[in-house]
Amino acid sequence: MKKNGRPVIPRKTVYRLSIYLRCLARLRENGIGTVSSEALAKAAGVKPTQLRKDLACFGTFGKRGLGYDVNALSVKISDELGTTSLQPVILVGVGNLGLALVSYRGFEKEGFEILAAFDAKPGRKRDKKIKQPILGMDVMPAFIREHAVKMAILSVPAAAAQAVANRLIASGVTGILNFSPIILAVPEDVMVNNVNLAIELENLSYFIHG
Amino acid sequence: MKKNGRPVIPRKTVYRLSIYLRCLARLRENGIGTVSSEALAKAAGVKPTQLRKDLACFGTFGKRGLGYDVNALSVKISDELGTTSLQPVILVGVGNLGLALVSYRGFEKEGFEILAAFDAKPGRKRDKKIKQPILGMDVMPAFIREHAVKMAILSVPAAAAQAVANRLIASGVTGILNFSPIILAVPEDVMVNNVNLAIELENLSYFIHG
DNA sequence: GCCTTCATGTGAACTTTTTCACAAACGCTT
DNA sequence: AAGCGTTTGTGAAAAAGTTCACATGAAGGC
Repeated sequence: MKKNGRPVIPRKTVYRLSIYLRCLARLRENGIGTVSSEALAKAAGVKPTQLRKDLACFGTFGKRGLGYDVNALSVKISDELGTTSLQPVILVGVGNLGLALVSYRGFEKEGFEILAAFDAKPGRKRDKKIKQPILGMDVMPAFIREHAVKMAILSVPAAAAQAVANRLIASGVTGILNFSPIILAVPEDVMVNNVNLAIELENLSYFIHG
Repeated sequence: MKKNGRPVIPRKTVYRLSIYLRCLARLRENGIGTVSSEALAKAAGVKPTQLRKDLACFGTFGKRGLGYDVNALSVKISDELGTTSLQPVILVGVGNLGLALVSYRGFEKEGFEILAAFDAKPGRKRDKKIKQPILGMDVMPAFIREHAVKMAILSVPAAAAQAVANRLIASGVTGILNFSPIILAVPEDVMVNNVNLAIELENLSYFIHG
């Protein structure tokens, strides 16, 4: 379970850790100081044993017969996920969806800051509504290097996605949150998370109609 | 692999079928009539054997030594997923994100039509920009029943999410695409797909730094 | 008509992920 | 300080998902 000193945490577990973190935050807001694996698991939509297994990947924090300290566990998970510091992110492709994402307050609350947005046609009227600058694609590589940006949100049309991804990667980006409806071909040291809303709906549709 | 006549397709496979469908559509646009599992798998970002296993869930369509007919396979997958007819959907919660989703052209291209949007405070200025009506929450149950809506996109603030979900379910909705950052408690005949953008970013962040 | 080449379909092996079952530990009460 | 109820941590079992290996079928050349 370990590799050169650091524990190896499975991808799915990392995903769930993020969920636990949000549940813990809500518990804390409600002034709850201690929580059992059963209660937390229920809030996160998983089974208690799974929650415990997930936590076991990187330590033991609970008190038997009592449960987990909400604050301590939050800190430990945050620490493990590396969400303690604000992460710089850029967004490429300011269409309908891109504009919404830039405006979305959800990111900054969770430790991410969209520094700037880039578009093939910057300087349209919609630019005024948001606090971030909307810049042209030509200055993107320099910006990425200057601000040491490692992550990008990609919301350009399908036809442009691969080319833009290539430029991002060449400039030093190693993580892409991809909203365009194609699978990007990338080197293996680059990670892509795909979000495709139409597919999510299609998925729902299949299982509810059976 | 079968259950009362219909084949049982694993959740992950259904997800990938949606991806294959989009890859096939692109091949067709490029005038390609036949494709091998190797080529299609590469476009979809999976291994050829997995593609073949996925297809094997509901039939055999390929010609050995040749590959798959792009059109025929598209039709078969569409058929299986039930994406041949336009599906009515509603959206609840017209904030930043909700507004963008309503405007998003991606859905209608893929077989979904957002009939209407609902918000606790309808009739604000932004309403004019979109073609769908933005209605009050009070008329939502009647609308759902009248149009036989089975799916809803939920983009309300966290604090309201569970209550709104309950109302949706009570009115007949059985599939929810949930953008709010909490796990909904629902009856087991209701399906929820969660999309949490902050978690996706956090996930990326872990793997590119860790 | 036969042989070669290619690519599918699939049972078996393997890997990953989830769930189970239960011992060990903690706090509280008596 | 000993017993009791509770809840964690974890090895083992089960389930789910992926990959392998190869037999089988199809098309085209000789």
